[in-house]
Amino acid sequence: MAGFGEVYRNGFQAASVGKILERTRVTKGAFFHHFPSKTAMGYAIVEEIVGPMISAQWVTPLADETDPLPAIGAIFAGGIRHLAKEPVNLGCPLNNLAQEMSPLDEGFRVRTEAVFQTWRTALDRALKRGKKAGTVARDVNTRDAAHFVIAVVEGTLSMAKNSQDARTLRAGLRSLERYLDTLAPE
Amino acid sequence: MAGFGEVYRNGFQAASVGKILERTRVTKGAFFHHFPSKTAMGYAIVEEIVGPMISAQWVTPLADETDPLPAIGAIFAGGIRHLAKEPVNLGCPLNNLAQEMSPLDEGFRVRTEAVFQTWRTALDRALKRGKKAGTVARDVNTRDAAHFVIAVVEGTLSMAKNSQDARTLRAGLRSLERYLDTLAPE
Amino acid sequence: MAGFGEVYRNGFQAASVGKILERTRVTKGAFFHHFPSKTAMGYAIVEEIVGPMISAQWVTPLADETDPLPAIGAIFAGGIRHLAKEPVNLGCPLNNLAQEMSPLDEGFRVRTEAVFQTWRTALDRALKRGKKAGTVARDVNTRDAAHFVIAVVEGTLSMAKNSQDARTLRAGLRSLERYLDTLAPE
Amino acid sequence: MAGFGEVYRNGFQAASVGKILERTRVTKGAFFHHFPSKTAMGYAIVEEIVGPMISAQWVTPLADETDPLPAIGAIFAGGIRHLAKEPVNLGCPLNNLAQEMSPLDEGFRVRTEAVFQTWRTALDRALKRGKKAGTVARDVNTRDAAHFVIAVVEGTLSMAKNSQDARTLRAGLRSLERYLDTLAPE
DNA sequence: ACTAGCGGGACGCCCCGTTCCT
DNA sequence: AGGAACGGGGCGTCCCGCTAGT
Repeated sequence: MAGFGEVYRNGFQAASVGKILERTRVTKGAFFHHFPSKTAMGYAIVEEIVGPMISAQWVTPLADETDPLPAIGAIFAGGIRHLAKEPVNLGCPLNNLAQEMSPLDEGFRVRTEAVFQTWRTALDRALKRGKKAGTVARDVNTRDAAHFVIAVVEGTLSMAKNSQDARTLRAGLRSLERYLDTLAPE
Repeated sequence: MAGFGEVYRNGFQAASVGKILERTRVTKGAFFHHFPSKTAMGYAIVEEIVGPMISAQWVTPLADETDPLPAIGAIFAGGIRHLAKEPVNLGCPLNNLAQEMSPLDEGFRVRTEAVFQTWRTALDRALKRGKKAGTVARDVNTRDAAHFVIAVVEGTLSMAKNSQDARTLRAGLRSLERYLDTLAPE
Repeated sequence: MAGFGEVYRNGFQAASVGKILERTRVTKGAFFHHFPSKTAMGYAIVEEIVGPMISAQWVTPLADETDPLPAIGAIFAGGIRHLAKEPVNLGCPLNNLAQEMSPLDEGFRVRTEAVFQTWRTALDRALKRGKKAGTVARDVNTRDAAHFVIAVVEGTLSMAKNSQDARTLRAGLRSLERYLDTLAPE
Repeated sequence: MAGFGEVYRNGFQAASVGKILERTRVTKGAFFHHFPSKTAMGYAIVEEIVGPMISAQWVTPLADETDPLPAIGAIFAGGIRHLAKEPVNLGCPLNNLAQEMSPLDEGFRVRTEAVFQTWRTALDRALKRGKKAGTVARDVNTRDAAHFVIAVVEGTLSMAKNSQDARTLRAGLRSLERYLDTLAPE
């Protein structure tokens, strides 16, 4: 669905169905045959595009990881490199939608929260695996740490979206790595 | 300006001038006499309401602080208690506006960025003061740490806005405190 | 398009889309589906209504005329009779639009000028034909005369619109005929 | 009154009181203290600015003229030279106001008509004087001729305003002179 | 089953001429 | 005389239904 681009650029509410249609050469009849409403399209974007994005970037790579600390840093570093290539930094599509729509529409909140949930679970499990493998310190609260990693990632992306300065991203990466070090054994 | 409430609840674009008018019993004439446009009202909200909020919460309390690590934790804890009282958690007004508007309107980006800047500066100076006073470790990069604290705060508030679960806030506080501990000497 | 009436009566700028809608029982959705803007409707009025009006009155009747001088007088006389029937004299729709809009919008100027151009050309050709047929004097500058006839017609209609006195029209007709006589041979 | 310029450029209805105020550094209080309404200012423009303009250009110079035919041509030629200096040709202020407002507001119609009346009278008297002095043919209907001269002048200015081409003005002048010749004795 | 695109009308922001209070 | 307040109206956009046709 190319409507994703319009929503990513303008936000969900500001993205007009008309604009999406003319960019995609789909007609109104076809659009509203497929989606009962604009909101339904938004839900589909969360479930079929944004959710899979997060899975591909964070869930799959960590699925069997036994040394999660460096892996997490590497994933974030990779995401930063990706973002830095774009002419403007539009932030995280998941968080953008979540921040805009979750107070206004419970359907959005539930669906974005489900994506965050799978993300958190993937981190939690990887950190637990790390504990077993001895790559993560025993006293780490893996649930809190999973929360924290996501908060740091989203917080950093938010700050960088606003500053439009790639140094913000690199400073965030350095600090995340420093934090991850404190989770290592010894 | 009570229009702040409408913007805080719905986002800037979704906040209709008409709704603001009927909630505040201000007439259209009066409104557009004061502000040349809705956008100008948005700028005023950033400069005259949101900016001072951040100053009151983060800049003033840290202005002469020589032991910043516990102070930062206490401010965040205070903010969390404040938020937890509300029936719904609408997140940080500054970050809400910044995330929604900064890619769409450079005027918003510049103004929100200026607020973040004063916030960052306040943290940086407090941490430097801590170094001198021996309450912060010598090897801390205070600039990175200031960035990080703000990213953690905003990331945590974002997550909590989406989960609508007070435990998210408390988990974030615990992790922030754990992180701040790593900045202490020894 | 019945919006023509509203524009003819009030001028283009003063003609409100809302009024046109309620007089024609067309809805806004339908209107703006057809025309991207009020201005586009104005262009359509010039091209599809006013232009054909001038063609029907001046271009077609003169198309094969070999004795143009009495024909021109007769056309003007016919137009005057037509105008005199109306309760108020609103002048020439073409000139009204041209005078109001041409300094404000180049699109209007170009389109009205094109209509004047076809009008002028029709007169010029008819006068040239008259020269060949011996019904128009050899030394007449047909281009200037075509200009002049239109200027007289529009000037007379303007004066009559302002005086709201049918005698103004008849005086104009008499003078035009006297002028046309001076273009005859001998 | 500098509001004249705004009205001349944009038409009366499109000329906003606000714009006039900011161009003239007059305040709203002062404006509405002086004029009960925008319409009253329009009337004042006709009576105090446009009327005197016509008087200065057409009435005074013809007041004692005994050879009016060349004088009329010279006045029009002078007016054309004046107009040709301007970057854009905005037509005749009197006719602009008359055409726009006379169907909408009887007060405008009456006032502009009064100006046309004094203009017509000045021409009529000059032509009568010419008859007595032998500079104008005996059989000329001076009333019709006065009407006609004004119609030609306004028609020509209208055409030139729309074509934005100085040649339109010169062609009009040539034709007017040719017409005036036909009013001479012999 | 799907497409096409006109139609619908509520609402968007803003600008207008004017009044009113100081 | 100053200028804040007034509120109706300006045009245009929005998301979506609907009827017809493929």
